[in-house]
Amino acid sequence: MPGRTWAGTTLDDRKAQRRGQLVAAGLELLGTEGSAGTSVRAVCRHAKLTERYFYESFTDREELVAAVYEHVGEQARQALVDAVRDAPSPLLRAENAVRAFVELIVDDPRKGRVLLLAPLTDPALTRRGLHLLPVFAALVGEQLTHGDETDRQMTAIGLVGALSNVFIAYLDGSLKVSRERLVAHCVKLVLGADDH
Amino acid sequence: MPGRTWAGTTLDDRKAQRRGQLVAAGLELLGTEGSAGTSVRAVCRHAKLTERYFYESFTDREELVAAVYEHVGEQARQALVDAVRDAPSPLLRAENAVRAFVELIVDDPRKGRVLLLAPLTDPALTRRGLHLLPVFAALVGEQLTHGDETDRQMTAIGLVGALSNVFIAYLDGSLKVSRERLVAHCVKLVLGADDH
DNA sequence: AGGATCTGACAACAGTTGTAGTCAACCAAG
DNA sequence: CTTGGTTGACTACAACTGTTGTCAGATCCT
Repeated sequence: MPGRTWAGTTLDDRKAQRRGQLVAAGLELLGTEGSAGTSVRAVCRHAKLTERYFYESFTDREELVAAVYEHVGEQARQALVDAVRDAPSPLLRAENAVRAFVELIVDDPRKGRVLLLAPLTDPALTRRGLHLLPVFAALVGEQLTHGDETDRQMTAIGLVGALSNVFIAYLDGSLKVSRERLVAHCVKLVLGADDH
Repeated sequence: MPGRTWAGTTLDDRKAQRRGQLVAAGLELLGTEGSAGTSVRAVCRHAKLTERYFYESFTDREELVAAVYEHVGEQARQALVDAVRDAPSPLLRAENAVRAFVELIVDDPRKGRVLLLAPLTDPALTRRGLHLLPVFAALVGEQLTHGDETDRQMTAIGLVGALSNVFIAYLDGSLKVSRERLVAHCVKLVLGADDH
């Protein structure tokens, strides 16, 4: 039974901790080496665990990748919710949201790459259609006022694509610009998306 | 010497034809299975040629992938040039360009996926920084009038990202909309990108 | 017909992949 | 101290990768 302790901790504790190490290793690899470098063996090496423990927490390589993606996605969602809450004006809401997102991916570019690039590049994610971006796009779409349903959908998709691309360019260094200016431009994009 | 004919054709002819088959097979695989499914063996199987002929035309798997990408890129460039030439107004230029691009990728979604997705997903392309999109973005950037150099760069990157995302959503079926409406919306995006 | 050239099927190499299994060592509870 | 859950290092397997090599047979020129 799980009550039995081992080296001071219970079995489930250690199991959960190992799962955490694996997800962390997955984030590290998926966010730097990319999808191809994120193999079961590499993840285990990085987590300093053996394959045995991999299959203790995940049935598949696929499951690990999905877990990493959802892990990061949840952080992003939380950051956005926190940033938007209690913002009085739409302008401030947009600014807070963009700023929160920028902070997230600048503090840890691996997360940005996982969030923006991985769903396009990893078969494990593309196969299940596991995109969080459409979710974010839908969220954005709800804020839009112009046009009918389809118009708003297209606008939201376009906006998310524009932001992603700007972030990606910023992440890989091909867009050299101060963080403040990045934020300002993105805010302008968000605010300008609706008025056509 | 190449003058000597074989089965009715010269050696160089058949060599070129084989290269064509390989590029076609590469396009097929890269545009459907994606980067991971585009192995030397798979390409050869698809082209109904043996590995021998692969290395007759390409030194590397990488070279094949690059050739496929540039092949499609050249078609896109040509289509854009043709579409823009002789367009009297900026509005018509934008509309013709968008329409040409939509036709290209709707007629053959594999090309769209190669053009938009492959440079993000295939190490052979990312490694050499082989993006045509920045080239297109720079082209777009030159047409912009507002703001300074950096502003125009950010706007161009954002615009390309917005268009890409809309196209991708259209390609994979998550954006259900008529082709005319897709074109119209993209034209609006292009025309609206500058006025902020 | 003889000899040069071209073709295609296939094997071989060393490497990596996902996944599963074995086995000695360990650690806590009875 | 025995018993049984727990650990980690290691091996095993079949499938795949990029790349190079071999070899029997077809095809053409002289």
